Amino acid sequence: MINELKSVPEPTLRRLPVYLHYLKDIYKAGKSEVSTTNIAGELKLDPTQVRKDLAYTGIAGKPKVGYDVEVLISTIEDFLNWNNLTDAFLVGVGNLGMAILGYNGFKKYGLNIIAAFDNDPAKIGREIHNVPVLPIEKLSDLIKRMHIHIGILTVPATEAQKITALMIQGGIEAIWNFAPASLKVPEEIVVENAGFTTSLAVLTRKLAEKLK
Amino acid sequence: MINELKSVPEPTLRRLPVYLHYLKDIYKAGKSEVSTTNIAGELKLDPTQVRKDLAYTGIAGKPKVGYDVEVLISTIEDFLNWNNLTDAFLVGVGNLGMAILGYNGFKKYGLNIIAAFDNDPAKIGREIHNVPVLPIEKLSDLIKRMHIHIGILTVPATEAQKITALMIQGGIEAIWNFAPASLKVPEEIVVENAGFTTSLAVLTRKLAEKLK
DNA sequence: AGTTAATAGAGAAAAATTTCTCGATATAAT
DNA sequence: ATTATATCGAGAAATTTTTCTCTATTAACT
Ligand SMILES: NC(=O)c1ccc[n+]([C@@H]2O[C@H](COP(=O)([O-])OP(=O)(O)OC[C@H]3O[C@@H](n4cnc5c(N)ncnc54)[C@H](O)[C@@H]3O)[C@@H](O)[C@H]2O)c1
Ligand SMILES: NC(=O)c1ccc[n+]([C@@H]2O[C@H](COP(=O)([O-])OP(=O)(O)OC[C@H]3O[C@@H](n4cnc5c(N)ncnc54)[C@H](O)[C@@H]3O)[C@@H](O)[C@H]2O)c1
Repeated sequence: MINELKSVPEPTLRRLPVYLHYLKDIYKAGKSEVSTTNIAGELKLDPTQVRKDLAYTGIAGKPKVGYDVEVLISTIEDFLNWNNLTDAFLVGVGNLGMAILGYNGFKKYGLNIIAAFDNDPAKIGREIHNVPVLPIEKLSDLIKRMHIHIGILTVPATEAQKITALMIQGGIEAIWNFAPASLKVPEEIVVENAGFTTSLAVLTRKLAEKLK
Repeated sequence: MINELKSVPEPTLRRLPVYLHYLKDIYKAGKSEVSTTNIAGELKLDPTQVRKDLAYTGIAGKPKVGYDVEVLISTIEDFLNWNNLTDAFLVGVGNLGMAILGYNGFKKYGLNIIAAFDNDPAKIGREIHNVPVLPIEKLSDLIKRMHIHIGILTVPATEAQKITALMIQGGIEAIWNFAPASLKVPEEIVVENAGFTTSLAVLTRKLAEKLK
């Protein structure tokens, strides 16, 4: 049990990146210390909740001052494993896949997309923002040979399960799924649905409630 | 109280679109009735939870059989207001903005993007997938004149607050924010963070826990 | 040095959410 | 008709998450 990571409530996990963005902002603005009263006030949360959330990362604060912003940032990043680059493959170089490849920001979140895959001959062989597009047939084998842990899924929903199977066949550990589909995977595979539609549901329902 | 919409737990709201995708799949496959035992089994949830979630939409099921798939689909869609098209503006025609404009799917979710805005002269005046790109200076005024309720934010995080202010000035009701930034808005404005990073945090942490 | 103010952190309480239990009911089989 | 079975729906119980309360600690002020 000594080396086992405490399991964290998902709501906490959802809030940590929010704190991180705020912390980086104030760090850039020159603040070196911050209290939970402070964070909570800005983000409209309860200070105790922020303290409980931060406690999961193991950081210690000082009464009367709060936390060292720089230390807090790197503690959260460590906690999320965003300080270690993890190699990832992306499958489906369409509208969304290209946008993700074109986004430089993921390295800041520990994600290093080293290859993309597609079944469209017009796309195979090209490079999108320095990432080579390879034929889908090579996916399983390359996951295995390169020990890739994370697969990003940006194919149409109808193809999602098929590609998932290929990823699992290659030994993938985690799938970041952007397709509006519920993937069937064995127990031990981590799946996170990026869920545009989930987010949109919250928006549209709240708007409907608001407009009575 | 008679016309007031019940406020729904957010976890429920998050699961409803998941049910919807599954329901559409089995409907296409020819199934006309489905039980919560069934749904829960496929999606690895608790049947009671599925029943409680569905109860929020007001639908009634039949003992021994379950629910009528077609009715259930449209009941959930009504509940989320996805059967009524709502006009929306998008701001920030970059990698992600273009991908969203290129995605035909949002109409299925009640979202009708009728114009996009940018401050890059190279983009202004163009049409991306039949959506005109207009100068950012016109944003506030057009929101007001066209009574736009939903704004989609896909500008860099550094610009997010500025554009938010413009939207609010125009009288926007809800903002779907894709930038990694916490927007400051008045109480009554609905903000939903699409949160790539939030989703990624859940993924990377679970993976870290798994790999010990 | 003593006093005051702000805040961390721990534990208790409250609220929200999930899971369990059970009776009622519709369907199918005998 | 009777019986067996699957499932809904309501309420209770358990669990998880959030909020409250209090004490100890640190820093600034007098
Ligand atoms: N574009 C968006 O803004 C957006 C928003 C929400 C959700 N999504 C979801 O993301 C996914 C991709 O959307 P998109 O707009 O990029 O679609 P797209 O059609 O532009 O891209 C899909 C890509 O996948 C490739 N592909 C298809 N079948 C394949 C297979 N069997 N093997 C390998 N490659 C295959 C296609 O060649 C294409 O390049 C879809 O599931 C969509 O629902 C997209
Ligand atoms: N591309 C992705 O996959 C991705 C993933 C996660 C998050 N995001 C976030 O989405 C946002 C957009 O990302 P992107 O990759 O599309 O960036 P991008 O730089 O490609 O696009 C930004 C667009 O916004 C426009 N813009 C900038 N300032 C503006 C202003 N003041 N008024 C009007 N328009 C303005 C730019 O001209 C550009 O067209 C960013 O906040 C990014 O962090 C993107």
